[in-house]
Amino acid sequence: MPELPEVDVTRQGIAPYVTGRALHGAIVRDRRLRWPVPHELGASLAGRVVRAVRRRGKYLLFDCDDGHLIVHLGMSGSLRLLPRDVPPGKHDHVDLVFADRVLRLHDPRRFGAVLWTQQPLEAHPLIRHLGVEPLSRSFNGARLHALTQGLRTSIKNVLMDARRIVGVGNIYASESLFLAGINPRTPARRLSHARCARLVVAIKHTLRTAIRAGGSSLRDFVHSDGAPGHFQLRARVYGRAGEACRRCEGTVRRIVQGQRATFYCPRCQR
DNA sequence: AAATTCTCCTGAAGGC
DNA sequence: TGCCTTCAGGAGAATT
Repeated sequence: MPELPEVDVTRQGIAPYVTGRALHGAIVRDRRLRWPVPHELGASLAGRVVRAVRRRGKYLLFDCDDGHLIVHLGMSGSLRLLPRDVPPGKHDHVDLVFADRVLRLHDPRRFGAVLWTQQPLEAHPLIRHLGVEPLSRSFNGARLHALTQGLRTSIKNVLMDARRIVGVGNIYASESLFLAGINPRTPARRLSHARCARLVVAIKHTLRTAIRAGGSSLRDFVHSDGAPGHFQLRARVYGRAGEACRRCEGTVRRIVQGQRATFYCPRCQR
């Protein structure tokens, strides 16, 4: 499931090929993604040069001269760069066509999105409300502390709220809270400045480690016909309910917060 | 405003 | 083997 690291590794993988190249169009085999893929996508993209590929939260942004292609991988999406003559398989819904390759979106669950906009991105409804980038300089202890002020909801839910902090998905939220030794149920407003600072360090470390792990498996991205990223990241708590904590004598617990599974060690995380 | 619930979808896993 | 049911999750939309 693509979280920030997977999206960023994808971006790194495709950027060397895509940057500076002209799109020839798009092939849409199934428009039914999270929002319908525009009928005129191919016509909108034809002839446009991709100047840069950026990431904002979990959105991939292809900057063209007078517009932006917005791609989201949803829950199960992946992008692969393939020779143009590779036949599409099941769930290969959209191809972004370049001169000698296609960028192919594979997304079984169809929670992803492919949109074209000529609006300034800072005004776009999907981008406008996004919160702070967790790997940015401005995401520090003071910023997180300010962000949690007055919030009665749990810190786990705050980490998952893209209007406040982007990109930290369910897995990395649990992992980061474990690293920081913070109980995921702690009301956000109860976190001290020191604990916020500790949590910020844990989040950055968790995300950077995952990006590094994914990046190393993607050296061959352009020629790969496998899904991107074999993240070697070994989960400390995620998915380990009932198993032994790796740090103490405790047992990892699973709870549900905001209809999402959370894993933590009650002994290590207070 | 903040918080919670609902919703989209398919594949995997578990039960019988 | 096969047919259920349940669960997983990103995040906008709807509701409380």
